[in-house]
Amino acid sequence: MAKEKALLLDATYFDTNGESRISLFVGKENEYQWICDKTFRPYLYVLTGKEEIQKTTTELKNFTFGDFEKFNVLSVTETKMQVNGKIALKVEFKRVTHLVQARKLLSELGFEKYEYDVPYSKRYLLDKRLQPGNWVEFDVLGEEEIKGEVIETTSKEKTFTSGEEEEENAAGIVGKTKLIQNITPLDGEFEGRAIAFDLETKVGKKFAIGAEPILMVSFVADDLGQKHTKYEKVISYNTTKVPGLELVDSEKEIIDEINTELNNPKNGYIVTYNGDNFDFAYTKDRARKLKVDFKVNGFEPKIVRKGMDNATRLQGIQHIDSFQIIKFLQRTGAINAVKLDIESVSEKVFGVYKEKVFPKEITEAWESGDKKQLERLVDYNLKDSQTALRIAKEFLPLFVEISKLTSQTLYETTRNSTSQMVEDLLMKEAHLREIIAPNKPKENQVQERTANPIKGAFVKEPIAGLHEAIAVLDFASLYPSIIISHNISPDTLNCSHPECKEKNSSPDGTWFCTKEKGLFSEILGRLIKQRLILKKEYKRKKKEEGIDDKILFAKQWALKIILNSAYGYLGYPRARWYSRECASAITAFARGYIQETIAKAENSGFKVLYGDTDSNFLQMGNKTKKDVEDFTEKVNKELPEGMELEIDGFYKRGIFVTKKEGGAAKKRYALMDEKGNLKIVGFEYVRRDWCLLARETQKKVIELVLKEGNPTEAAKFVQGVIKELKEGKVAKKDLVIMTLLQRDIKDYDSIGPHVAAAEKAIKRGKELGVGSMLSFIVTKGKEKASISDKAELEEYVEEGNYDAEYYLENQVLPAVIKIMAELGYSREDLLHGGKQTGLSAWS
DNA sequence: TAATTCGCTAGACCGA
DNA sequence: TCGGTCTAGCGAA
Repeated sequence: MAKEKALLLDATYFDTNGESRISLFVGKENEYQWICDKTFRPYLYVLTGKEEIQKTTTELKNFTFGDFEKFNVLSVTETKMQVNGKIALKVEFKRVTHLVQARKLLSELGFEKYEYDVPYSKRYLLDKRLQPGNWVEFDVLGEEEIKGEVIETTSKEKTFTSGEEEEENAAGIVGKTKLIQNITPLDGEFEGRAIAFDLETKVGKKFAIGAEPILMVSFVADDLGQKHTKYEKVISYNTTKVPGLELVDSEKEIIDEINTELNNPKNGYIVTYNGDNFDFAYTKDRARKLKVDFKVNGFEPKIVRKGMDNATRLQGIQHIDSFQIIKFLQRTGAINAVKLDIESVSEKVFGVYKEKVFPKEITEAWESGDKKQLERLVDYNLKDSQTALRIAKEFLPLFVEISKLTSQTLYETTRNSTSQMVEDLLMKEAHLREIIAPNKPKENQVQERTANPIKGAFVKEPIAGLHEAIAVLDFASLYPSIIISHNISPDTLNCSHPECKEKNSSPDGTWFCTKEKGLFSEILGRLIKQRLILKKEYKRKKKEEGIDDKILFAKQWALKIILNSAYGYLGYPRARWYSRECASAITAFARGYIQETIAKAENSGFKVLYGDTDSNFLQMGNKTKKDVEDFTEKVNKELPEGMELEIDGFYKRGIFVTKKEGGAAKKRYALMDEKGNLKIVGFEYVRRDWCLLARETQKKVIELVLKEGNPTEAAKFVQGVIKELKEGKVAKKDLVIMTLLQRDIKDYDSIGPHVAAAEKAIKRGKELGVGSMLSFIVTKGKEKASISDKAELEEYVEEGNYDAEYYLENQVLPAVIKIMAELGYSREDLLHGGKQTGLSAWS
């Protein structure tokens, strides 16, 4: 038996000789192979009473399953695990299809079953704690001939091209595979060749996948490890030869090139930008129409439903869709972009301007063969692939770390939700501790949980007005630290010890064990400690060695994502480990801590201006920074271990405003730090559904007020804006209001301006749907027309056609009036420049 | 198949 | 035409 090491890329299974076998795609130094582990069977758990273990075992063993093909279970084993005092029996099957058929029948027979819906290859990765994207070590037993069909790793997946369902892929790997066993995770360096590709296609009357020919394709390859082996290529046909462009004879040959490039045996990863929905489906469809094969690594790319989206899965080789990466970063707040097209992302993430070439221009350039236009198109096509690859290169280290934590492939982690990541981690840790995972909730349970929301954070109403010298304190990782300090976990909830109830009760009335660590709290405790060490080391390296260690950064970042999602997961109705009591206790503790801190601050002579969830805004008055530090230290001494109040910063000035309905507005304020940097929170300035004119005017006003202390100048500035507005001089781009179409047009009860604009655009033939970002303008329109009547998508509006009255009354004025009001300026003062006061008015 | 709740504001909608 | 209520979107934490 020989030991081998390799980088693990994929886990799937093949049915060979009537049994399902785990197959892993592994490699090193850009050479890959499939290895097969025959020692691991699909399984589920069935519960039985302590007295009936033998009886149930025999019953299960003797039962004949199957509609057509009859089969028995492979084995039934008693485990040490229990659920509600019942014993879990591990039931193994020969094939995945057997498990799928049997689990239906088991329910009908009245058995309680667990972990019956964990996909086989996922199960394998979790149980073995393997880390795709990292290395593995295994024993090689020998080689075996395989004659198998591939079955997807999840049972619900269906293949289709342009919406039509196809037969299940019957392709297989035929040949020899290494048989292995005793696989274990191993630390090693992330490596591998990645190739990005991007298609340019012809536009027809109506867009549909595969409707028109592919016109051009670009490839960019590079090594994700240390080596740099850059390779670039752009190919077209039936057009002019320009620098950087290779010509072939036909579209068919384009597909040949795609086949050749994607099947370079050195490829470990194929990168696209929205290849999940476009490039693969398109190539697949064109290949079918042209009657040529399109396979990657021996298999047709498989388009599967993943949530509300499509995903394109390849066998072995990892398809990394950089668009999915970007969407994940947007969801977790790492980036905040209005549009997620590759041009905006290039600008936002890398600060690199990328020119957009529109579909019509693409077709035109190709058809005309105009050299200038074509060169522009070649450059555009190439940059698409370059940018997609750059995104993958930049962020894959993060997903490799997530893959290590959750034991999922990069294909999965780059597409998973944070709740899925938390759940994968919990499944893995639960298995290690011999804990059976709770079942996924049934739809009625989800409904019930949803209908019963958890009380959240405490927000203190601010004191409106302009304030000087503000100290902002906040709790470090408040929710995770509460989980850890109070040992909050579904398995420590309301334990039987009276002293735990005495010592560790939440303000909510629930209590948590103080004697044994819970699943949640233990894992989170470990993660938070690791993160602290990693952060420290990252900072040290940066400071002492001048090295920006991206791997260290990615490691702590992955932990941060998981830590921050833990509370949300507990309150997520679809979670296996959903716990209303736990989530509720966390927020109850949090409300308690923040309110206590506010009270302590007031007792120490601070005026508390505001507080939200985990933060505290103190007016310093006569107090010094040292006083704030002393106060923080005092609070920390009284906090349980693991919790910490930190000083976020000191601010020279800040403003809170009154609401329209009276009272001070929460979640909106502006601060200026000691260096003069502004922090604008919640105001229109940070909201994309306000036009740029209103937002920029507001920013300028805040600047003049906070920095210069000059409301007179601010008023003058606003008057200038109003003048331009009334004179019709404001550019279209400053008046665009952006809103996301969150549902299908027909599902709206209330037709707001953006929906009305979308409706009109659809009538003109524009394709819009859920997820479309709408940019609209309120045009002059007819008198007495509603705002919706006057709303039109930007692209249909001429420069200068805008409703000045609307933009004055509903955009610019509302954005600044509340701020100016705090300085004693009325609407009239603003419009006509009446008041001439300086700082004296408010100081 | 989607992490949570709190909060603000606009504009449609609807009945008096 | 007015004012209250509801729908919708987005941001803070």
